[in-house]
Amino acid sequence: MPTLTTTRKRTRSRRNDGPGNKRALILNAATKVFAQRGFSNSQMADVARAAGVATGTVYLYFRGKEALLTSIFEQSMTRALDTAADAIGGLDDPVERIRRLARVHLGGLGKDRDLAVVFQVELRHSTKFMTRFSAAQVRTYLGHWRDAVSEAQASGQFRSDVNPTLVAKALFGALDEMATNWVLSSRRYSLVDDADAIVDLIVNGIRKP
Amino acid sequence: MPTLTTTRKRTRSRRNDGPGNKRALILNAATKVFAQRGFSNSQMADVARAAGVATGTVYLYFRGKEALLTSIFEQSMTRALDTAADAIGGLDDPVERIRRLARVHLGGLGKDRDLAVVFQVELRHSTKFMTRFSAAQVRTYLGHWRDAVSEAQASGQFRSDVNPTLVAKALFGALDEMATNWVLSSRRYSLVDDADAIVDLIVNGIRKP
DNA sequence: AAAGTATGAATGAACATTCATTCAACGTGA
DNA sequence: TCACGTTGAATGAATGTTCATTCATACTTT
Repeated sequence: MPTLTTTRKRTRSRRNDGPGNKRALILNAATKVFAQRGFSNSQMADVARAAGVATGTVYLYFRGKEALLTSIFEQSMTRALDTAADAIGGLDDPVERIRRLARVHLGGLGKDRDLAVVFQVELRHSTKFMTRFSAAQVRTYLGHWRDAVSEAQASGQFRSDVNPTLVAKALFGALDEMATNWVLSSRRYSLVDDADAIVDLIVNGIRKP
Repeated sequence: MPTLTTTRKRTRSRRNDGPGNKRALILNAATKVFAQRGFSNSQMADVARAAGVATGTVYLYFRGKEALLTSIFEQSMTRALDTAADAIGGLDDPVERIRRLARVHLGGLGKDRDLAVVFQVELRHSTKFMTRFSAAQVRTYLGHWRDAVSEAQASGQFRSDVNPTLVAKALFGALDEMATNWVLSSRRYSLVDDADAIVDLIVNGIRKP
């Protein structure tokens, strides 16, 4: 029973809303949908609807459902790497660099809850994904921390009997836990504020001096 | 075309192979299958085959696929809580308690790779799951760390200007990261060995004294 | 009118779940 | 001890649903 089959609702404002604009539109919609319904409960139709396009259109920009997740990861990771590089740009003191990295890390996640949900939960879907997750880009990211630690050891600020990679992982792990807690919590506190606390904790320890 | 329909392969030794034995059998099989194929790529038929039972039999012991995952979590969590309670039983020194908790934590995961995969990766499937994940049992588990930290602050071993809950989360997060790295790594090093390193790091810090 | 985009109904494969049927183990009466 | 009846755990083929993906069609722009 087609009721007024030709009810054209779409009112494309001008010509193209920009080059490659629809791709970004869909990607944002996907982030929102995945964050809210969870990846496996999300249907391609949901993503399309949220983006205001037809189901088929999604396939004009992405190979499939998995590709959406992959693209969200890659795009965000690229941005994060840029932001991180910028943040530590002019800083000489390695400890200060670590602090900045931590702030940028939690700051970035704290800025966009949907993206944070996808990063902290949905992207950890499968071993396959996790393996890619810890590949190249994340390695580079972790490398920033490791390098700062190494340098602080070389300059005599940090003791040298700890493995810089282990420290980097510990820092990352602690911050990651903060992010996950924030994502799962219904309270709306400021995630960034945890950054300094964690860095202070690992730099100075808890033992009374 | 039933080819020798009545090829009875099963040789039921006795009536019951023990009480609730089949449940455990299926649960172990599920752990193995989920760890190897990933939860969403695993079919109930795979689990059944791995357990040496028919597909339908799984449903005599578990409500469905999700229930398998839930049960793995609950069973293991209960065990972990017992083990943790035992481990810190007679210990007075809170720092020593923390060290023991860390060892038991990584020791337990390092003992069973399949279970570790399920815990570090498969259980983090969805926000829904993650929320349950951080409910009651995990809260209790984290509480052990928090209590030890509080006590160490009360006794003057730890400085008091850090939030014990934050320290507990940081410790957990750092150890969790170690566990995840171990799970994703193809190298077969000893996971427990990371425990002392992490505890030392957070207790003493990295800053040169 | 041709090229470029977008549409969304139709397709079909994948897979969790069900349930009619089987049969080994036991109980019972002789 | 044996024949017979009863039980319910176990089976696995069949079912039905749920989507990801496709593609014939339609619209827009140049």
